[in-house]
Amino acid sequence: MAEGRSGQGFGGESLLFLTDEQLRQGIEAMFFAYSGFTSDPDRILAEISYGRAHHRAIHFINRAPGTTVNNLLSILGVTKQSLNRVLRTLISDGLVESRVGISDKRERHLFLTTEGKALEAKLSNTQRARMRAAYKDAGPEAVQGFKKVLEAMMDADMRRAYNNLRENGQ
Amino acid sequence: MAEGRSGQGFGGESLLFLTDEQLRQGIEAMFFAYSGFTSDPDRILAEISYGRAHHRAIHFINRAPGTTVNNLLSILGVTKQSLNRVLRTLISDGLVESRVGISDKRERHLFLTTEGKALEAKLSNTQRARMRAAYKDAGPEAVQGFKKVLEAMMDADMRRAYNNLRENGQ
DNA sequence: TTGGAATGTCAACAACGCTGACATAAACTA
DNA sequence: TAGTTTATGTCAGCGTTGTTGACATTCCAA
Repeated sequence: MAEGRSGQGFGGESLLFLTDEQLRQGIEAMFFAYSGFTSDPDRILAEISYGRAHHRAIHFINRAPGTTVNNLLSILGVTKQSLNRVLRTLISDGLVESRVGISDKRERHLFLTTEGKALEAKLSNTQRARMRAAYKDAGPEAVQGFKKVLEAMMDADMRRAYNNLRENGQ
Repeated sequence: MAEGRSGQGFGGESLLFLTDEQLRQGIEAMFFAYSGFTSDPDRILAEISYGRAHHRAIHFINRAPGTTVNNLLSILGVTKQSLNRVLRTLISDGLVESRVGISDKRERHLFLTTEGKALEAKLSNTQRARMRAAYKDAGPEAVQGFKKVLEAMMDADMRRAYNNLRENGQ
């Protein structure tokens, strides 16, 4: 079923000749690459009994210091209960500080402590090293294509979050 | 720490000017894209109380019918206990068939049943549709770069598995 | 002042990683 | 042939991280 070509028609807007086999290669490439992508941080996290959820929280708090819990929820796409459990451990371990909002005291603004920043740096250094090596192997043009396809693969709300971060970053 | 440039030197082998900010964008793109990449299958799987582990097993059994448990283990990179739990449910639900090996009767060779193939098709159709749309949005040159960077991001053993599958697949 | 938004907490559950221990059958080896 | 290793399965237990549901608190806003 659904063998062979399954891309756009000939007279159409695309020059791509997309067989199911080619698409499947892309799917498998995503799977294997994501394994590699997370393996270095995973090793570090396992040593201190943390998981990927801790890494993600630390990453985005570092990315946007003072972000609210609700904002973080929409970026991570998990439930508040799930995030709350992770934040509680990070706060009690002294890696994250939670400050009550000034204009709206219901909100909690999140910051990394010095210790939190140290872990963030340790984690992102390994991940950047892998990304840098991959970029170098693949070359500059490949990197453009890489980002283009990834952005097109995101859900609409995730793409919005991604682009917000890109604008606010740097 | 580690601010600004952190790429290759000037006189070096690379023309890439890689700031930490650019690398972080790539990292975040991977995270958001992988969310989208898994979201369609996740919805289908949730309806039948399955998870990603079931999907992965089904995918690779379909990819290489008759594969052994050990071979599947090395592809998936999990423990036999973890895979065994998933396989047991798939077998008892009638989606996977396990046949004792002929030359080596210790081995179990895995196959999808008709029902298993139906679920595989349902899952991969949604994922291929997203991949096809992303490829179309990004364009043909982008797809080459996408695959090139992903391959460079894999661990060595995963890259070997990936290329084995590429060779054996059509 | 009442309703709703933001947050936190408690409880329970499921998926899916992990380790350790043990059983079995087949295959290799000395 | 006897002993070891390999491949697989099973059971038990644990930890992370996702989920829902229920409920309390605080505070803004109509």
